[in-house]
Amino acid sequence: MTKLIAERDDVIPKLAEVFRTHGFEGTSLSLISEATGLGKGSLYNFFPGGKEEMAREVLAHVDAWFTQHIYAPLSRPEDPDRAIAAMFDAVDEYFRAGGRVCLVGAMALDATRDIFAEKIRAYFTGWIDALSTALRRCGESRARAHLLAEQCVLEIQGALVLTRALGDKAVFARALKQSRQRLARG
Amino acid sequence: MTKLIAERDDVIPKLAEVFRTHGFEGTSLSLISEATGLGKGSLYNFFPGGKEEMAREVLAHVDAWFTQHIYAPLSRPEDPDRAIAAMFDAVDEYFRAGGRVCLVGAMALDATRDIFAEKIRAYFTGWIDALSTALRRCGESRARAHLLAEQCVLEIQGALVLTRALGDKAVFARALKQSRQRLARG
DNA sequence: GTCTATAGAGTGATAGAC
DNA sequence: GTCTATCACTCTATAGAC
Repeated sequence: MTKLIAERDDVIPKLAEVFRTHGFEGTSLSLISEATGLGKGSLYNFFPGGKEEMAREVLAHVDAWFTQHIYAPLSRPEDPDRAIAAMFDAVDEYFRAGGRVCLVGAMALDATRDIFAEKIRAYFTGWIDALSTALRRCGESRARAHLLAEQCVLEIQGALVLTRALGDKAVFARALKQSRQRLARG
Repeated sequence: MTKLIAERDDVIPKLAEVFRTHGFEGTSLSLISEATGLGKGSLYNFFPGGKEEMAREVLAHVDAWFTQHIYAPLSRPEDPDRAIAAMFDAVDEYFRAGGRVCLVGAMALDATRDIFAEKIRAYFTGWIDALSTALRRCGESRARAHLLAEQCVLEIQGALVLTRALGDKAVFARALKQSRQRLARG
């Protein structure tokens, strides 16, 4: 029983990479089967809801990762400056310096959004709210903290799009550096 | 003959809307058939290369639109300030104040990018180069003009992602306004 | 024997090509 | 409209734990 849960959890990161690379529509069960090394029987055992449940679990996994590594540190009252700096490090690592795409952002752009709208919204509001909280602790007004946080998340998403479109990771590096400096200056 | 060419061209904006809404992978021939009112036979008559050729024509059409309405005015030597202001107006109109997504940006995010990499790259370099040219005419250095242009295009893409993810067009309006002001200030 | 997890052949529907 | 390939998904036969 515990073995089953453990194995199911092991599959999710592999699922995430397939969805990230091909998008929800572009991901077929044969791609998933190939990437995970699991037959359809096992996949439907783990995820009775099929492809949609797999994607939902991936989104939950992404959300858990961001909550733990980004939102939670930002929301802690001590040393908000440090938490913001740590956020940029985590983002750079998570997106592999621009070599990886944001699955949630990609899902927001096509008709997939309608299926997962709530999770997608929650991902971005969670991020903006957490960053905004930290900025207020740095002395920003409520309104300005929210605008700065929104702008920062927006820039990260734009940087991921442009980096991949141009095939040039320097774009991501520049954008992250600039965003970081703007928030550090206060 | 001219009728055939005219009809083919009439179809492309409809194709563009389908691809924009569902992405390349998510767009099926039946969706296209429904949206255009054309049978599969007619579609293959117009586009012997099938779905890929349809998407390629759509990208060419988008590129032509941006060249005419955005890149060309930006590249003209007279009144660069006015051209930049006009660019923001055109962008706001084209993306329906954030209600529409950037097809090229969306294509950059999934495996579709590999098929259309060259066209996607050209779209963004064209935009950045044209804006950069106008900024240099406003007195910016070559290096700074390029960075500002890159940042502006990046913000527009990020704004489209975040606007759609949050379902809030105010995000797009704010981002566009801020980007506009930054470039106007010089 | 009983049970659960599995692989993969088989299902109808639908894809894109022609 | 017709084709074949492939889609998401179901189901059956079996392998191994007890």
